[in-house]
Amino acid sequence: MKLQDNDNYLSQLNDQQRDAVLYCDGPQLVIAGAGSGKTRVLTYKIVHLLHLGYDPWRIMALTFTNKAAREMRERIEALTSPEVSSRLWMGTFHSIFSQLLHRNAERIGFAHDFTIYDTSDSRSLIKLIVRDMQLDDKLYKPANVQARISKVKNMLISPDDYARNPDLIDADRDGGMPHVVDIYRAYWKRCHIAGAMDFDDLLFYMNILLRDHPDVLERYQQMFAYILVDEYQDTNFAQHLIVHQLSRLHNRLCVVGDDAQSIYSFRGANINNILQLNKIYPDLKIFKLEQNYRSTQVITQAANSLIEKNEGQIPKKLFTANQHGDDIPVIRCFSDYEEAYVVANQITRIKARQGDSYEDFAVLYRTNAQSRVLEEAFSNGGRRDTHGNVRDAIPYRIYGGLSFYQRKEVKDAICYFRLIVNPNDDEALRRVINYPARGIGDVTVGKVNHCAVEQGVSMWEVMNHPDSFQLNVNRGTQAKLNGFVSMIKDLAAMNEGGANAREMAESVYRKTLILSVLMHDKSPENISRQENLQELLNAVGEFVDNKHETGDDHNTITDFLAETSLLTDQDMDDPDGEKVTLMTVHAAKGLEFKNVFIVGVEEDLFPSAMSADTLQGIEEERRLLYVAITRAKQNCIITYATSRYRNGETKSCVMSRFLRDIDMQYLSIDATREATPTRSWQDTANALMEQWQPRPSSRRYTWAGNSQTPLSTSSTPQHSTPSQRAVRPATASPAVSGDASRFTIHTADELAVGKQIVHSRFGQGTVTQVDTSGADAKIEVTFNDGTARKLLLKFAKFEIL
DNA sequence: ATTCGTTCGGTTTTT
DNA sequence: CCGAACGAAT
Repeated sequence: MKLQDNDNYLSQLNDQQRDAVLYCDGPQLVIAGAGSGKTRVLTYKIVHLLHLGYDPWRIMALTFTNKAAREMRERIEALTSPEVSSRLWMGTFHSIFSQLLHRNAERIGFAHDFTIYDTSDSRSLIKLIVRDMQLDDKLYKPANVQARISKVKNMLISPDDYARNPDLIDADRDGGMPHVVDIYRAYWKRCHIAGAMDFDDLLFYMNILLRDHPDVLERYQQMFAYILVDEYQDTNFAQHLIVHQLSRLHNRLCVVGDDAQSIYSFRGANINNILQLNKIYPDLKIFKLEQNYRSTQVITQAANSLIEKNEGQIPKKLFTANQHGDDIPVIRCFSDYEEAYVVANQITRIKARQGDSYEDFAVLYRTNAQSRVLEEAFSNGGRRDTHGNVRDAIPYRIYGGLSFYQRKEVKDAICYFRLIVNPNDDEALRRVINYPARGIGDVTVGKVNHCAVEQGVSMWEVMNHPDSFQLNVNRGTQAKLNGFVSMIKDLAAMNEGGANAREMAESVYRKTLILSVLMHDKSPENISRQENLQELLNAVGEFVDNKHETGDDHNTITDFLAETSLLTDQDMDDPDGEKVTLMTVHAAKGLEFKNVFIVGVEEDLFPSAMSADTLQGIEEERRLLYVAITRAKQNCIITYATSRYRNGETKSCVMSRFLRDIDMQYLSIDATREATPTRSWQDTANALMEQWQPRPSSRRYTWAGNSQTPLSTSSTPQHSTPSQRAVRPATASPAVSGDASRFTIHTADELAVGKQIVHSRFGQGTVTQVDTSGADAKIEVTFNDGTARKLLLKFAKFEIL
């Protein structure tokens, strides 16, 4: 195992961190306060394990977000080598378990090409079931039922268990929804028939796999010699149990977390998983990291004083040796509208004062809906002159909201991909069977569905064997169905024939006409859809290129789906930085910014009205604010408005109770609003004018990360709202920082044995062979980490020294 | 079957 | 205010 700095990595840790890294003899809990170097400990610990001789593929490191996993992998790569870091089992719970389940699918009665239902797929299936069962969907609201099913799944309760559980049954009956159990059972069955798993199933079936197949359990227990888990306070029971099962043979477990940052109980996270870990592991060693390296004293102390108001925390006192810092301004605004302009103005001002870049700013809010006004203010640069003309817009980037893969046209294309991989995927089928319109309407689809339910098969099965199932449709309709079936079959045959993902995607576009139907209409939203489909194609292409370049032949559309279906919006790389980040507090967990605005700190919003009636609810909201404050390195600015436009009407609001929980000495409540009096007056006047006139269209044509409003098109009606902007999908390669344009494609005659190159991923190396014999010229390179690789010249991007 | 207009209901956070 | 969902019209 080759490490760059040998033992040097240990010198970059403080005593507590080093202790936590060095202890590798048994189960370990690291309570890591905000900003205390949690990720650093995990990263260095893995490096340390590698140094001790652990094989990378025997280390499992679980995170909650793809982003966290990716960042950790990059850091480890820098300290070791791509060769080593790429072999670690590192990823989100869902993605790691998805991989393991795909390998063992047949053991739990699934085809190995099972597909994954996202939240909207499973909701639409539940809705369908509710209707099929002739239940009232006003009563059995799909979202509610879904949440309930999700909750019990995370407690590992199957439909049979549910039926046997008097508490659940009674609760449903008392709640007037006695049929939840039946919906759950039907849902369960139909997912199974469709060969599909939802997010919760990935955890559930992983448990089933380990529970019912001792040989599999033993194999993985043997294989995973060390298991590390990040953000353990946010694990639910299903995750907790898997971790325990896998780790209990070697007992080499390191979990890192902070009970004060547990903010996902609505998703089944159970704080007791971390608080009572010592009950399961009597020899658990506890390490505390209490020194904050991120924030000023003011921010750290203010956060401490807030979280103290919660009961039942693990006692710890976060301290920092950082500078004292400025007080936290608490700015009262008249309206949400004014609040947005105040934030925009403050950003401009602080940026000028501190010489910051826009990347140094984040605006955090409780709900996604709050982003709209902010976007509008940012597009206007936070200022208007007397004529209302737009001045210097503030570039921003929104995380959350609609992700790229959720956009209608993109999801349609993806559903074709899914159908090719797994034609039994009923949700994908229902979605695209008549898109583009091919004369297969609701009535026909309803018949196919009905027949499928009766026979206990997938809709595809019914359509594929029309003779075995009497479908009461006329000849014309039957012909249309047959046409669809054979189209999918042709594509599937191509996939099985080994076509790569790009070839498949191109064929899908061509055969299904999804792109060409958008050509007829030149409306802006249609153009935007075309762009998005093109963007998806690019993403697929990059995926294939990357695979090619690294000599990995898993480049089919099946592989593409497996790797992307668990990606979210947060995982998108933004090509051009220099933007203010707008996101929910939840999405900000684990991140840090020099300057953080927390907006809408009002009763009924933060804390949310939904959580206000229970103590646990309030405490979770308080932790959420704690998370928000501790994201800030230097400046934290809190705003609230006394009136807010919500659900179509203006409501008056009051300051959040949480502001009273923060020690006054760290706040400057009377912070005056920025801007000159005239500006301020002007902003207010503008705000008032807005109430009179129809609002200036907040719908702006923006896409692919371009948040500036193109003035030339502002007269045409636009239908894509700002928060729906497409985002460029992440490239599969962990991009090397710095100037990517240095890395380009080269031809064989530029190269010779002995030449030095720098590869965009693998770093520097020496060419050991140039092979132009085949159709595609290849070179062989020995990189400085000792690994030798073959690179295809038509794909590999590097610089010749 | 598709499209367009109207009404109605709802509102947290996300892998 | 926004989207879903339903009903009526080519």
